[in-house]
Amino acid sequence: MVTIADVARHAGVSPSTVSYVLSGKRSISEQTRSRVEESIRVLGYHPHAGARSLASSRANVIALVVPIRTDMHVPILMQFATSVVTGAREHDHDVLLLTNDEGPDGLRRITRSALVDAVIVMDIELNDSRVPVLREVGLPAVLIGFPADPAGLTCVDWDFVAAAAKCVDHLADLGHGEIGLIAPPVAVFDRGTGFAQRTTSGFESAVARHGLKAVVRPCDPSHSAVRDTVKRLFDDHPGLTGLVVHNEAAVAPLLETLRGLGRRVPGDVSVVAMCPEDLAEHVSPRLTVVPIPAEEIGRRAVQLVMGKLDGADVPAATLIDPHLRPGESAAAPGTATG
Amino acid sequence: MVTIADVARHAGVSPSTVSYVLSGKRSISEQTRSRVEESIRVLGYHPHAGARSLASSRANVIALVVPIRTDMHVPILMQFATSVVTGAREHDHDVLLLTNDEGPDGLRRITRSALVDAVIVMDIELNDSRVPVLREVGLPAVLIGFPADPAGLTCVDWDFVAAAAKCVDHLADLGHGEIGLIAPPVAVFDRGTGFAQRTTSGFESAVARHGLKAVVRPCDPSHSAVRDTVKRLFDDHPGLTGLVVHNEAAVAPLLETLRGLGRRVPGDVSVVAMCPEDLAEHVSPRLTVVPIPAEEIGRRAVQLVMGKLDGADVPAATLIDPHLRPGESAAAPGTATG
DNA sequence: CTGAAAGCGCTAACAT
DNA sequence: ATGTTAGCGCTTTCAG
Repeated sequence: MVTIADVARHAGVSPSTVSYVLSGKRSISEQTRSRVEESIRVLGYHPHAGARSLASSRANVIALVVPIRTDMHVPILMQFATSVVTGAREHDHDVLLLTNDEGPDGLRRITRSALVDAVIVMDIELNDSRVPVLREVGLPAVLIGFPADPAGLTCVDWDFVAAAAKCVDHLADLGHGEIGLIAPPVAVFDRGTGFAQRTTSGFESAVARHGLKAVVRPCDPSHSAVRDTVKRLFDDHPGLTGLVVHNEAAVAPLLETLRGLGRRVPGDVSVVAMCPEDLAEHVSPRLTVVPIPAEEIGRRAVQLVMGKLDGADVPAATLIDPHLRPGESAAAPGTATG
Repeated sequence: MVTIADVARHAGVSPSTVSYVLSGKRSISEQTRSRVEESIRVLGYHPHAGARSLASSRANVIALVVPIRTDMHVPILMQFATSVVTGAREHDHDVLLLTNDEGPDGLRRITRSALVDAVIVMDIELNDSRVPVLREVGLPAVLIGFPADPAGLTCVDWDFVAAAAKCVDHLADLGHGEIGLIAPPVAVFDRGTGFAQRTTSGFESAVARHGLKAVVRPCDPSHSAVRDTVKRLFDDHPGLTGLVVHNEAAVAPLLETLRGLGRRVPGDVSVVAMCPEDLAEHVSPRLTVVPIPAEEIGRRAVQLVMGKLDGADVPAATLIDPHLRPGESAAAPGTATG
């Protein structure tokens, strides 16, 4: 293995000089710097991560804790994970992947062993067992989602309330008078992740503001569940002309079911989805969508975590603004379809 | 931070004894062992990962290199990743997540800095630029997929040839005489990952063995591309009664298209899919499927990597056997549908 | 069966 | 602007 001493010898300087060239923590003459850099290049030197971590108490690694549930939309999760890795690399950090099945103890182990400098924890529940551990270990942490009591923590999330409101606003502006929300499965509500509730409340207050008639229906991810939900929805509410969908798995089956029922989109019923942008593009008609910006959330989480590591003050709560991207699935009620 | 010296003091032994209790590398009296273990518990001691890595040249971390392409089926990737994490934890290792966008240099950096002890590299292409690096650094590595020249490397993959053959066998056994293969997008073939080719060749040789008429059609993942492909397929081959699908994104649109064309499944056309099991279950009718065992591949990869780390001889090539799981989408041609 | 002590490679005072 | 050196916390000889 090539060590810092090898580089120092090769460049004719002391080890500390090499270290300082690498860290930039003190000024080095242009002469020396370039000589050292050349030696590093020639020898293919990379600092030993363990030694560096031991000496500096900085591992330059952050942990990413991901859920392994099946009721999460996996592509979102993956998009998020890759954006965290990419972001971390830009700050010269690596990412340790942790799944949830080790539970709170995993967090304890990781932090106590100084394997990582900070953690990003996804899929926070209202009453999350990891939150106490996070407070206890005092490690810089960024949570994706909000626990019931976020005091002293740094949280990021999409603004689900505003996102749902954007959907309702759009339908109301188009002139719809009675709309429905296809919500996540009841299991998601029960789990207490909060976001399903926030979407619902955003939906409901927007609906009230516009004076619309409205109905909310959670929906399981299977094709048949979607079909049943939609059929019953129209049986119960024949006047329904607009649908907001916040349920990735339901998007495609929903469109198919509407087609099967002979309801044109957007001629007979308008659809606005809260889902990843690519999902909205791969169906026909192309959906009007308020895209879930997984990548942006990941980037922001990394920014915040790096800020904390640098000792900067970071906002306790970051809500990412939703924006609506028009597609071809929402129009004024009664519009003829081509 | 709690150090090994703290534990030693608390238990009234020397640091090395604590170390040996932890590693099991020499025999310890039951007395001492339990006293030390108690101290570890009481103090909440976790060895400093960096120090351990420095002293032992073992980081107890493996790297997982994942692709970030969009043409891969993400849930498979995620299933694989989580099974690697779970498996690694069972061997007391953690997993560092690397994306491909750092390229071969990322591998070099990771290994030279002793951040990880071994790597698992996914989505190997026939002519993969990472393979030379792997040979160069001499780090224990396990590849998912086979490069053109796998000499000296350890590779694992699903047996795509056998999987395709299983599908054909099933259709042939049911009495079908003319079948088609909906293959991955051409881009996947062009990329040279090999698996698309292997499926095709498995399909074709099985077809020849059974003396069937057959046609192969790559297919882009969009809904409309699937529709066009299927329509043209039946226009060109009116006698077609069986379809093998090796294209996750095409599964749902395919079934919908068939429904739209008025072809019952399996009454008019039988469908056998090579895809993750849960995808096959969430459509109707429930698909007859040769499931892609992402989780098993992940487990095997970890086993192999751990074997290599232990200095064991491991097989250079591991092909995981496919098995067919009957569903409701394949039957004898002409069967009435309920 | 257990201790003492020499590093592992690096960083960060402390010197100059 | 650069060099010297004392650890960081652990593993692993070498001793007993």
